[in-house]
Amino acid sequence: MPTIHDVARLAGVSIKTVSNAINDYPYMRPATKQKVIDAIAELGYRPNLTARNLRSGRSGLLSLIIPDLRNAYFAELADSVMRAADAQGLSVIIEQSGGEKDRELALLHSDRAQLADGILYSAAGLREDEAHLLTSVSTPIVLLGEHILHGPTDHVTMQNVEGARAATEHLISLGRTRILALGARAGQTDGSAGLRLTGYMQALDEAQLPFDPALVVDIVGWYRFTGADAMRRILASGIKFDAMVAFNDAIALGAMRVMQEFGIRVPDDVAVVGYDDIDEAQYSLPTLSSINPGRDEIATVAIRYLTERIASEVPLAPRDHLSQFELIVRESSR
Amino acid sequence: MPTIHDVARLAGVSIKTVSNAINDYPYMRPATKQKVIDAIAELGYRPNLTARNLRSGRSGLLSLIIPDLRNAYFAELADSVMRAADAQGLSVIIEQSGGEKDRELALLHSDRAQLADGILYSAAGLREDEAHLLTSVSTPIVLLGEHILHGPTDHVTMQNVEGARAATEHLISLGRTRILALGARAGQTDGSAGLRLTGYMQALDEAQLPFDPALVVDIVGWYRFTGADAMRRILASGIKFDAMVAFNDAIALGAMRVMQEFGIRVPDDVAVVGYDDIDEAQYSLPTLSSINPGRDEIATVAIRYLTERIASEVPLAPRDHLSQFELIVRESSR
DNA sequence: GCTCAACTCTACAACGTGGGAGATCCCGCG
DNA sequence: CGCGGGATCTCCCACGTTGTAGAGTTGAGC
Repeated sequence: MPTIHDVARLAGVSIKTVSNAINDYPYMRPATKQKVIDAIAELGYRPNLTARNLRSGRSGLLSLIIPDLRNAYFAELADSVMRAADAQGLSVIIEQSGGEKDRELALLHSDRAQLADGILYSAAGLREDEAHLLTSVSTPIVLLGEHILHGPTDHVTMQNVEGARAATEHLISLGRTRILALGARAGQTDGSAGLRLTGYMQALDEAQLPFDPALVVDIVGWYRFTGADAMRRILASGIKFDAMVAFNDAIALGAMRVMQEFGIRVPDDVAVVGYDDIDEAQYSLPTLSSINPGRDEIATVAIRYLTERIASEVPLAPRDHLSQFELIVRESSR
Repeated sequence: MPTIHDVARLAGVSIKTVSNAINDYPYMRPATKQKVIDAIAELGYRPNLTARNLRSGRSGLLSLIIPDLRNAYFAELADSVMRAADAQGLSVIIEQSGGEKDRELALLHSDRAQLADGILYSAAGLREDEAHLLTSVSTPIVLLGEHILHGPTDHVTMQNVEGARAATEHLISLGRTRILALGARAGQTDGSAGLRLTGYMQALDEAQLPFDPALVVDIVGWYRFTGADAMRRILASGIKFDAMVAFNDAIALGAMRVMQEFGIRVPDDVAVVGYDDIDEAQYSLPTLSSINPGRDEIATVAIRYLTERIASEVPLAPRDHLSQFELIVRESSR
């Protein structure tokens, strides 16, 4: 690997002149610059980023901490984040926490995380009341998702209450009255589950529909199989319902599958709306109505907040951003 | 951020002694080491990885170049790779190429890629006859997937021919005789499509079943919607078939969805086997039989090859590794 | 022809760490 | 008591880059 010294020697100039040429320093004779350029080409020289990073104190790397890439929502979020980062010339190191608090904290404090200029942190294990643990991290952080709403730093997320309300209103507008809320979490009022439940209840209230606690189904872990399991329990219990708001697409798909096993028709017998609008919602049978939470907007704003934090000399006050959502109506609720 | 100098000053020793303490240099008095440890704790010192990287010439970063994270196969591959890397204390920078040749090459030669100690390269755009372009990259590379089989470096992949043959044999064993091969690519004999087609044909041969070219369906781009589109064309054409080997799970799921729209029962009318065994195969309706290609093994071996290449003083001869596959029989072919 | 500012380039230092070589100390042994 | 050798620690420097300061050059204006 040739270094800047080799280029300087070949071009017959000082290393600083080579550096100047690379960095478009204005006060250079064109002839000198050309000599440097030629030497760079001849040697195939490329600047050593590590050295540059050491000098500048920046690495151009962001760390994205998410629970699990196999979860389609996070894979698509990662995709959005990487595209937004790429547009800024930044690279992304993805770290999987498995949603475990200990591992999340370990990742935040790991030597590896410290290599990144900033951290996009989609907390799953850490709770609101543990948010103060974040202040001990000197690397700028932007929070994604719901688990920490009022942390010591910026927070970018989706309109959970409004999205769930829109989904529920949509089902009500179809004339449905007994609407399952699939994916609640006992006692949780913040977090995605709690917020979406709030939206669900707001919609019922508005429409003056009675709230039946039996229609609210707790699920720990939003995966296809937990959705399927929950639906089996519901059907076994004999509860009647004519619609379902699922708090993410995975459990909606799992539950739909079980309903179909039991001969329940979607949307005729039960209309279904999911949440997240993952790619698969377009290809399930029937295609799944869903709330598109505005992932690209979340990613873009999060990266902007984070780069601003990185660049800022002074501590910034925490900011909040809620992305635009959109109800996508497909076959499952038509 | 305290540096090693601050620690040295506080502990009353030289910076090298601090360095020695951190790196478990054996010849130290326990008392000295303790002083250093105390000082580190008091200051909250953490070694600067960038400086360490510059000094050592290693970054502990690997670059994983894949077409698209939104594709479940690659998301799950990335997951496996990150776990395998994590076990070695390495971080992974994921770069999405979109499957475009120009972007793939740009990524290989980008300054950012140069930050990584090694590259895991899942080529999609680059062809076999362009493999020589890889030799101009000085960073160690390990190839994943089929697009370049005999490149200038290690290659880790799955047993495509054998897997597709096993899938086809399984369908034949169910008494099926007119088996669609969904996902071929005209004229391609290498690449996943070509290899899997070869396995399909071998199984037919062995069973002395006739080969009907009409049953081989080309698909460009293996997504749910291309699988769905292809199936619509097939049904429109009136070709008769009683089974289907799809060359990945996404097109299998897309095609199944269309079959069900048309009232074709899976597996009664048409038995289906996919390829890749993505998570979703366990949750579709019906659940999808598939070939588990051994992703974890691919990831582990690829990381091992790559770290060996990185550590090696001398150029290594290209190696090949084929992972173990497994036929997973589920409802779609039972 | 002189002055001054702008232009062009260079030497040096510094970012934070770890390798190498050497200085000092201590202990056992003859 | 002197010596050899291991134990322990320090000094110096290099990794490759860029910021700072300044030296030397050029040219416009008078």
